[in-house]
Amino acid sequence: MDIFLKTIGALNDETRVKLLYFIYKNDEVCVCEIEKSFEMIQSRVSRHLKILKEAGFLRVERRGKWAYYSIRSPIDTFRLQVLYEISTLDIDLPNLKKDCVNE
Amino acid sequence: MDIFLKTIGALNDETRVKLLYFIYKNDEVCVCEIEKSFEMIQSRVSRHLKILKEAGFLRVERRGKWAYYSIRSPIDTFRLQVLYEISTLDIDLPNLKKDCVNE
DNA sequence: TTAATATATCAAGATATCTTTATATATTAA
DNA sequence: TTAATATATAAAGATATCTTGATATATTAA
Repeated sequence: MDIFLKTIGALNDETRVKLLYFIYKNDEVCVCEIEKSFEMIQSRVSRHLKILKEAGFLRVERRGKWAYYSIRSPIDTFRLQVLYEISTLDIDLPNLKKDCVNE
Repeated sequence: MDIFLKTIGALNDETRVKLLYFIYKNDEVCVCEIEKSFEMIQSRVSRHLKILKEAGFLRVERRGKWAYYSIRSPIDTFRLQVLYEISTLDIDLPNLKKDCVNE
């Protein structure tokens, strides 16, 4: 029950549903790309990503200064069904802005 | 998105998940049966049932003084998947107490 | 009609969640 | 080592949700 509620709780926020779908569509993005793409402040992005990660939707890989988030793999059937449901919602996402990776 | 969030929001509460599963297992129950079975006050039961109903999980049929709640039929695929997921959670439910229907 | 019962709704306090701001940590560049 | 950059975390106010108690509505019985 606790895991289920954590999963559901992570989905119970429009911002997070959008972030999740954005990552799903863009495969792998770093925090600053999300910041720029969504025009959201960094701490807010970071917090939401953490919640999605702890709910089993995302994984994170650190490479250098950057933290790259992507859909967790393997992912269980229910979370996959949720992702499919989200993909039917006609959400319009911002374009991915990659400008922050320019070293 | 709004409907999705309403659906998710309805699930984002342990009490409601239990009530939903209880109704799923018992087919059709009235408010007072839930009250007695869960030892919850009436206004609380009524509120949660309303939220589950408005989220598309339940239907209600009034017969005399009583309001009988059951799983909405037809139900869409996603909500059915949710019900299946809940059924895997090893929730222990109280027994159905039918004492209130004794006219 | 009046009383009793079942259910729904509202108001108010308690609790949880979200946003922002400030700060901490970690990595890389100089 | 110091500065700059990317990310994470913590604190505090704002907002939303939950619970309870009180009240409203609807149906049936007397």
